Formats: sequence, C-alpha cells, structure tokens
Amino acid sequence: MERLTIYEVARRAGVSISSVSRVLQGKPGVAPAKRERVLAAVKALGYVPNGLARGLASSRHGVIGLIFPDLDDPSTESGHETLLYSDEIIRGAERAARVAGYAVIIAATHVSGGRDIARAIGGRVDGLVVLAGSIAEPDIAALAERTPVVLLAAGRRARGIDHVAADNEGGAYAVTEHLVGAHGYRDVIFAGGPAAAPDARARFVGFRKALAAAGLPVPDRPAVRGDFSEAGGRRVAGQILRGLALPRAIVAGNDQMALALVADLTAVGIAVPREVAVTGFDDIQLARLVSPPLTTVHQPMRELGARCVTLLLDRLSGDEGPPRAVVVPTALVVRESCGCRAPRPARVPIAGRQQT
Amino acid sequence: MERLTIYEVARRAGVSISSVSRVLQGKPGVAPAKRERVLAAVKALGYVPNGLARGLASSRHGVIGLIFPDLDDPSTESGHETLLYSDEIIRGAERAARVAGYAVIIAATHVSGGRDIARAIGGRVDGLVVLAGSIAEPDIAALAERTPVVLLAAGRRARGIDHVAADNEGGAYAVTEHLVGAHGYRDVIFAGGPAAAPDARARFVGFRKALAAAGLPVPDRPAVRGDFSEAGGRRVAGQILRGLALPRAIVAGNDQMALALVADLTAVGIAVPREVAVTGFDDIQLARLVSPPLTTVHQPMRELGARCVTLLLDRLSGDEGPPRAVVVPTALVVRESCGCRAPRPARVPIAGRQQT
DNA sequence: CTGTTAGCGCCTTCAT
DNA sequence: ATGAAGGCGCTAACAG
Repeated sequence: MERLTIYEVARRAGVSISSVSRVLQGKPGVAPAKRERVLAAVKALGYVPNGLARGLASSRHGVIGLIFPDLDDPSTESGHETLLYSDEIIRGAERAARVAGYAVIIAATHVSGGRDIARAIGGRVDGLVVLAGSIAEPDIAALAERTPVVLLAAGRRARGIDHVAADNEGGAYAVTEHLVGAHGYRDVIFAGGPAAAPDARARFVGFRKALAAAGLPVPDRPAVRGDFSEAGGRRVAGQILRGLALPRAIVAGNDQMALALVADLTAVGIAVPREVAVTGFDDIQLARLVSPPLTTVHQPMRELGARCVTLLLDRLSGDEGPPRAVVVPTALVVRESCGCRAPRPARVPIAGRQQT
Repeated sequence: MERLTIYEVARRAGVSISSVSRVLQGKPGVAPAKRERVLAAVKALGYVPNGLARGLASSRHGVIGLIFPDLDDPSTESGHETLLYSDEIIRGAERAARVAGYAVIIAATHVSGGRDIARAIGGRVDGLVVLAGSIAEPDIAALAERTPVVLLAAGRRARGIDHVAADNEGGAYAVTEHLVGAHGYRDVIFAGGPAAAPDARARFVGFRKALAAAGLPVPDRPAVRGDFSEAGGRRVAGQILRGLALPRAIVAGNDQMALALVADLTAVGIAVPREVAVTGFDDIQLARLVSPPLTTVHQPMRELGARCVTLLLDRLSGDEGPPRAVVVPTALVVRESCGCRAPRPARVPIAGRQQT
C-alpha cells in the first residue's frame, strides 16, 4: 500500500505529470503515442488517482450526500413507510449518480439532529439529497444556503428547495376508483397513516376525490388511523372489529397496515376479499406473496432516488432556475385482495401425499 | 455559496489558522479564551471545513466504501438473499463508521465488473467492505493489495482477506433440530438455494449435521433446489407437488422460498403446518406477518455491517495481524409454520357485521 | 501556548 | 503538443 502518485506514472511513461493528467481526464491535445505510453504505465502500476487531491484541485468533490432518518432512533419521525425503501432509493440514486461520474455518500441522522450531518459530510459533498423526516425543516433551510439540496417525499414543499415526491394523491385516487368503479363497492373506508405524515394526507386526499367523483359521501377524516406500521394495522383492525360496522372495502394507508389488517381480519374468520376488500399502498415485495395477493399502488422508489440525483446534478451544473417540484407517477397494481381474480399460476395436481 | 476557508475564520477570531485547526480537531494546547473565540467565529460564519483539503493534508479520507451487487444486473449473482438486506447492512455499517468519525460511500458494481469500482471510489476511501457476489474473487484479491478490504458473507474465505459472515450452519442446525427434536418430525427435506451460493451450502451443512445428530438418514444434497427467489420457491413447490412424496417438514434455504412454498402448498389445499411444516431463513420483515407466521432463523444484518466496519477500522488503525474470520451468531425464531402455537394476540369478538 | 511554513496529489493556466 | 509552476484548503511539524 505504498503511495502511488501521478509523478510515478509520469516517470514510468517518460512524460510530465500534465500529460498524465490530461490523458486520465480524456482531454485532447496529447500525441497518440504518448497517450498509449501513459495508459500502459497506469495499467502496469495499477494507478488510481487520489480523489482527495483531484477534488481539492478542481474544487469538486464528485460526491453526492444522501441523508436519511435513523430508523432506530425513537426521536425521529419513524414508522414513515418511506424508510422501508431507503435501500431502493439508495440504489436508484447511486446509479443515476454513477452515470454522471458521481459517488454517493450516505448518512443517517442521529439523535443529535441535523446540525451533526453538516460536520459529518457537509464538507465532502457537492450536494445533498435529504429524505423527509431526517432533518428538521429549519435545519434544512440552513443547510440549503450553503449546499444544493433536494428534498425527497416531503409534504408541503419547503420554500425555495427542490422537491421530489411520488404521486400519492393520484395513486390513492386510482385504487379507490378501482374499488368503487370496477367493483361497485359503495361502503369504502380509509385506514389512515399518521396524521402528520404528508404522504398519508395526500393519499387521503386522493381517496376523497375518488369518492366525490363517484358521487359517494366524502368523510372529513380517515375512519380509522394507524401509524403506517404493522402494529398500526393491527390496531386498526381492532378498531374496525370492535366498534365500526364492517365496511365493504378498506383502503389502507400503506401495505404494512393492509397486510396486518388482512391477517387480523382473516384470523377472526372474515374473508378477504369476499367479505371485505383491502388495498394497500407502496407495493412492497411481499404484497404479491401473501394470500390473497395485495392490490396496491406501486411506488417507484428507485426512480425517486434517481430523480433526486438528476435534479441535484442539474443544479450542480449551474441550473439557477426557480425551485422545482417533481412528481413521480405511481401505478395501480391490481391483484386479488380487491376482489379481482388474477390469473393464478397453473396448479399441478398433487402426485403422492403420504402422511397426513 | 461563497468560499469560506479556515483563513476567514482565523481572521474573524483574530488568531492563526493553526489555532483554528487545533480547535476544530479538539486538540489540546489552546488557551480557553482563544478556543471560545474560534468557536464563536466558526458558528457565526457557519464554517464547515473542506473535507477534501482536510483529507489530502492528513492523507486520510475518513471514508469507507461499501460495495454491493447491482440487483438489476442479470449478470450478477442476484437473487442472493443478502441483497434484500443491503439496507440493513448499510445502516449497520454507517452507524459503526460514524461512531468512529468515518463516512460511508456506497457503490453498486455494474456489469463491467470490479475494475470499474476501483476508479469509481478506489481513490476516495480508506478501505472497502465488499459484499460477496459483487466482485469476482480475483478482482477482490487485486483490490485488497492496494486497499484494506473486508469481505462480507463470502463462503470459502478468500486467502488473506478479512471476512465476516453469519452463522448459517449454526442457524440451519438450530431450525432443523427444532423440527426433528421438538416436533419429532422424521421426514424432513431441505429446499436448497443456488448450488453455488456459499450461504446456501453452509445451511445445508447445518441441516445435515442436525439430521445426523438425530440419527436420521442424511441426504447428499438438497431434495429440491431453488434459487433463493420467490420464483425459486414456486418452482420447488411444483417439484414437491409433482414428483416427490410430500414430506412432513421442509427446511427452506431462505424466507422468500419458504413463503412462496407456503403460498403454493396452501393454494392446493395442503395445510401448513398441520400437514407440512415449513421453515425459512433470514427472518425478513414479513416472515411474521404472513399466516402462519414463519418459523425461521434471524440474520443480524445490521450487526454484520457493523462488524465489517469495525474490523476494517482495526486494520486502518494499524492492525497487521493475520486475516480474521468473524462469524456473527444467528438466532432461531420460533413462530407457527413449524407447528408451534405462538401466543396469538387476543381476538376481540366481532361487533357488527353488516353486508356479507 | 501560538504562529510560520511546508507539503498532501492533482488540475490548470501559462509559456514554450 | 508539452512541461513548469502556482495554487486548492487544510494538517502537521517546527520554531518561537
């Protein structure tokens, strides 16, 4: 692990470091022969330019920071379903970044709050993608003054900050419409998420609009409310079973709740979707594995991550326009929990079953 | 976003840049009064040291690289269950790193293979944590020559490279023993993962040992084999239903397969666990949401990520000892798919059900 | 305790 | 087309 610098390469190739630098950056103005020799030397030595020095000299980090909430931290607004997808978001962001020659650095906000992350990665990135809930709004604003920032999935778009979000309202509208339209259910309720969560609100809005469009009575607020977690779903199930009249269909605020709902409903002998239809939101992996497969709304997490990065890159390359708000479309995924009959994979007849 | 350097802070505080530097690094040897003034200036200016310059000067990036396979890339050994957890791994790694003052940079390997990532982040990290399957072994070896590398979840520990893995064998042993011991099942089969996957093999080994310990016949290879994916699980279900005699219990190579198995078995009217018990491996979130809740083996993904980082940090701080192989314990999670009766949450009697 | 002075490794004018 | 030389912002000896 000896130090290997551009000087070494230059010496090996018998040229000046300038030429090496030029070749490495693919800049023109280097004789083909020389270029070959440099390349050969680089390969022979296994030389990789020092990103630090390179960045310092060009005053460009080549790195984008990704800030997301610390899941284990009880003080953060956790339970937010977005968290479940940070993996996908990260991948989407990473890919978009790499295409543009950027790396992605990640940081989870800690208890201490947003001030920390400034120190943690503030000095080593060109820009930041901040997941909603990871940093308090005032802190974000402060951050945004010194660094380009794109907010992901925040509700009310912070003033003056670029913003990317999934079309929660449209998605909720779509499922609800499917329920009342395609299936003709009239008694449909919404199992909401945390009152504070922007996504949860947007979904409820979509739900109401769909109801209104169908000429059905529009509730002022969710019939029941969970917290986007499995526990929330169970609690909601309890509420429904205990007090409410059983509705014909339930639009759950997210898949986790929907799944828990289905589980608890089924456990007490209520058939889903025959007696009660249930839909989710997010399209988590197991939504299609459970029985019945969950009809839900797909969130393009990867694309969300990617869009954040491209937006950020635009800013980095000098885009000075007014703050943008990008809405990434969601998609209705019809499976069976709504009452539809999806084509099931052919079942092979059972061959031999010994024991019982 | 004007440039703000240490000089500005020094001027504002009426001291030399050295003092500012010392204060910022928490080094001793600065008069309390001066220290205060510096801190005040820093805060007033909102100064954040440039990580690039800092790194260059101290020849320490303060960054750890995390390499994992690109999921969408068909050429990578995907379907590997570890991938499902990269999120958890990342979080574990990030936290451990942050505690030590390091940031984490991530990169997914692309089709092009491992050579790329060297350029991508090679020059900007102090060390690398490489998830198995993301880079071909020879490339890893090459990498490890220039940078400290820790391998995560690789099978045969590459020669001379630090290595961290979950106790797959022990976990498989534990579930299997539970099945044959606690439940007394004798006809137990193993639904394997990809033949090449090291984890899959280790789990099979544990399975066999448990069988041997119980005095049962030990198969040479998995009765059926999937690929760790949901599709794999379905395929396995097909095989079992079609050709094999139905066993009393199935130890699936991972949760995804187990879940798909349960779904397909149930779909054709086979009761789980009454007729066939099924167990998984990994303990993914929904393992406990499905019905019946899945008995499985918990993989401490977060801890795996953290251990990789701490191991790496040891190396970075000069540990020159022989390569280490850390095995992180797994844990049996008994739920219901094995035939156990977990305490179910109390069911509230149904209040009012209108429509049917 | 404090300030001065070299670099860290590379990019980038600027001459040649 | 090519090389020489001056920073980029900071840390780390080194003198005071």
